[in-house]
Amino acid sequence: MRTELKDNTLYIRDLNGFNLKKSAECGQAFRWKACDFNDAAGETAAYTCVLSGRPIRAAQLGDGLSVHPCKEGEERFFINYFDLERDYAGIEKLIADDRRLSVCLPGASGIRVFNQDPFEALISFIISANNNIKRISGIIDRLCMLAGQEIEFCGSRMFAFPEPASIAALSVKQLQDIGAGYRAPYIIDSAKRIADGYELEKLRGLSLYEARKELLAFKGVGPKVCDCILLFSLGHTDAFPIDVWIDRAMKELFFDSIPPKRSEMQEAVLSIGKYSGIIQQYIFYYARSIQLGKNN
DNA sequence: ACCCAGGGTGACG
DNA sequence: CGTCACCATGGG
Repeated sequence: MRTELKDNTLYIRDLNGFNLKKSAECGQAFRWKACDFNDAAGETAAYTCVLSGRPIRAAQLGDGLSVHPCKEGEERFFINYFDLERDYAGIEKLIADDRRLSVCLPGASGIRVFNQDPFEALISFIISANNNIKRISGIIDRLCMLAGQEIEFCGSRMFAFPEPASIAALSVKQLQDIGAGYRAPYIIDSAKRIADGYELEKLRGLSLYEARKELLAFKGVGPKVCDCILLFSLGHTDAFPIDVWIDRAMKELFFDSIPPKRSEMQEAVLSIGKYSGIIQQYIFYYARSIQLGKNN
């Protein structure tokens, strides 16, 4: 990895096949929007987002990345967000060398698991329950317009993800009006707990077991949503969210399409190792890319 | 009309 | 401990 800061733009090169499009659209984060890219400048894709209140534009440059704007001292934030210091070549070798998982690699290679803001992840994945990615994105966009701070960026208006107190102050009806449905009370209740001072960050240092126990006490957070939050925002690389896609994929890849017992599934996940959560994202991408279960 | 989507809750055995 | 009806919403 080589980094260079020039004209308020951060260039990060030599990223072992990093793929921005796959990472931004794979369903781990819901706020990245594709935008125009400059192919004359070598860009092959570009997206905008607001990260912890900062509006940014990221573009794919070869197997590298540009991020704008980035001021001096902010490099670490972005390197951490995109998880660029992790050995993904090593993780992809683990997948390639595993008979059960290697089928996932050709399509999913290049995915990175982003390190998102924990509160945004908490609310976003409460919304994700029994929902689809397109609609989840829409609800979150409307939530940001409703309660987030407006930010001017390159001539378009963007919105920060709302502060905990701002969501806590919303009414159930306001959330239902943006499409949150029956999850509205859960969203408000969880936002209130954070606004009242609960520190999600402390879960970063706990064991997976203890961190799960804490998060499961939030209304609207069950086993799957819990593991999404821990994996996507709190550094628990072995948190392994099992949704309908992963359930079908694991059944096919590990159990020859014979439904396993819960304990057998648990054992299979453990066998993947300490990066099982990151590898889960490759499995998820595979399952969705072939629409596993839809036509067989 | 029915089924599905990055499921969770609460009730009941 | 496990199962299961129910929960809003929009798209296929």
